[in-house]
Amino acid sequence: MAKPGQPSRPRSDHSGPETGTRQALVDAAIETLHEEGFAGASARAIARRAGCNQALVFYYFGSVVDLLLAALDAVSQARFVRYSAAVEVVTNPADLLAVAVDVFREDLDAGYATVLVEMIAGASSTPGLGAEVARRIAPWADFAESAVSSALADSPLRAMVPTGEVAHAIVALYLGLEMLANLDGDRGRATALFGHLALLVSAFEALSPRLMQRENR
Amino acid sequence: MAKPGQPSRPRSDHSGPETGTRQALVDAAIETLHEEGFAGASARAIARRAGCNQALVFYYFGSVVDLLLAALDAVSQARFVRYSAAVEVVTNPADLLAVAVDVFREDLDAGYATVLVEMIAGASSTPGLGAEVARRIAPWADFAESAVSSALADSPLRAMVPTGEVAHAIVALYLGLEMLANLDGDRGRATALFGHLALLVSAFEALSPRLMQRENR
DNA sequence: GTCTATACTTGGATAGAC
DNA sequence: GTCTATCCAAGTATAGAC
Repeated sequence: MAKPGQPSRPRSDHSGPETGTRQALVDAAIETLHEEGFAGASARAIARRAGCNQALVFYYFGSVVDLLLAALDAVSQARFVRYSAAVEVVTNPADLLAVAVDVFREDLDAGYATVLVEMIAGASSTPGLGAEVARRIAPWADFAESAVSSALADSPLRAMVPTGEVAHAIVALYLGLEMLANLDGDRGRATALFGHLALLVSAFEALSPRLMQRENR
Repeated sequence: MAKPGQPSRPRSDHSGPETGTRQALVDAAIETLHEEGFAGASARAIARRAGCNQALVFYYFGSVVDLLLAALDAVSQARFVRYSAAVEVVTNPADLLAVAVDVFREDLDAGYATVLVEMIAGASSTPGLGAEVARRIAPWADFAESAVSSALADSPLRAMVPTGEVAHAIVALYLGLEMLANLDGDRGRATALFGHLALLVSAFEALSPRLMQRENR
């Protein structure tokens, strides 16, 4: 499955931020997906942003879609690290919402969420791309599910919440909010929602013991 | 604002389904956005599906994006009619969820939801397209808001729900669920959620009188 | 590793025959 | 109104100089 076009690159044996051309192309791909969308993410457009020649896209990645998938990988890995650290301290739904709004705003501003959206939406234009994208999206849903599970661990809500479906809905909401925020340029609309959601959850939690009585009867 | 390329067309003075080439192109555009995405929706690809010549795209619509916007208009209008009829009989949240799942499944199967998603995601590739798409999405949020309002009219939930933000979230969830459904080809995951949402709403409604007491204190 | 040059393909758009 | 023919721009990808 390893493309022959893959050159013997240095690939960062230190742990600092990568500065090579390969990384510049990945960064430029993220930026281009954010700024011009999947349809505008050509080898030329990306290379222009990376400040290098168009041919290097093919030298390093073999094809444009493979570069875009590498960008998706980079975003997934980077955000997974960030999410894991943020969620580690969370033990209840209210805290989870609080960190979610921070992290989500970062994803919006940096264009990370756009990368997901554009790759999913663009997947149908290229045979086989859908499966590749799906494989890379799956960890996000898994992460959301475990975050929900652990946040509800001590909550009576836990028994009545299907964590898998909630996680699926969270990912969907994440994608949808990003789309709308990117369309009208208003990040506030998206993040304001979290505040009301927090109210709702805490209100629900306060009442849930009585609710449990009813549900378990 | 009227494009000069607009021919003097018959434009259906009867009320049956349109059968002309213009309508065939709109239908083909919807289908192409569904099947191949925004990036794959070229004049040639659409014309092939419509069974006519590529030049007719420009004869009727002036440009490809204008055809795609016409497709978005067609979907919006058609679904608005359908939604209005469906929601007319709804007076409570549970009923609203019940009709929502039916209508949403139609949108998924017919590719109507994909048209929204692809146009929003593709908007960033063409200057000015974002504003045009946003104008055409707004009615959906307005509709969702009025549906939520009327469904909650007799409910004690009404006072504590910010209908505008809920509507925004519903549209976002709609878009996100469509993306995921289209990616993994599993409509069930999306619609199963509605069942649990219905449970949650009814449970919350049953308890809301007591909740109102707390909130209003 | 990076560039130039180039071959090839696809797509947007127009002109003009019918 | 529909088609053929065509032009031009942009994109993917490769070869080869440096």
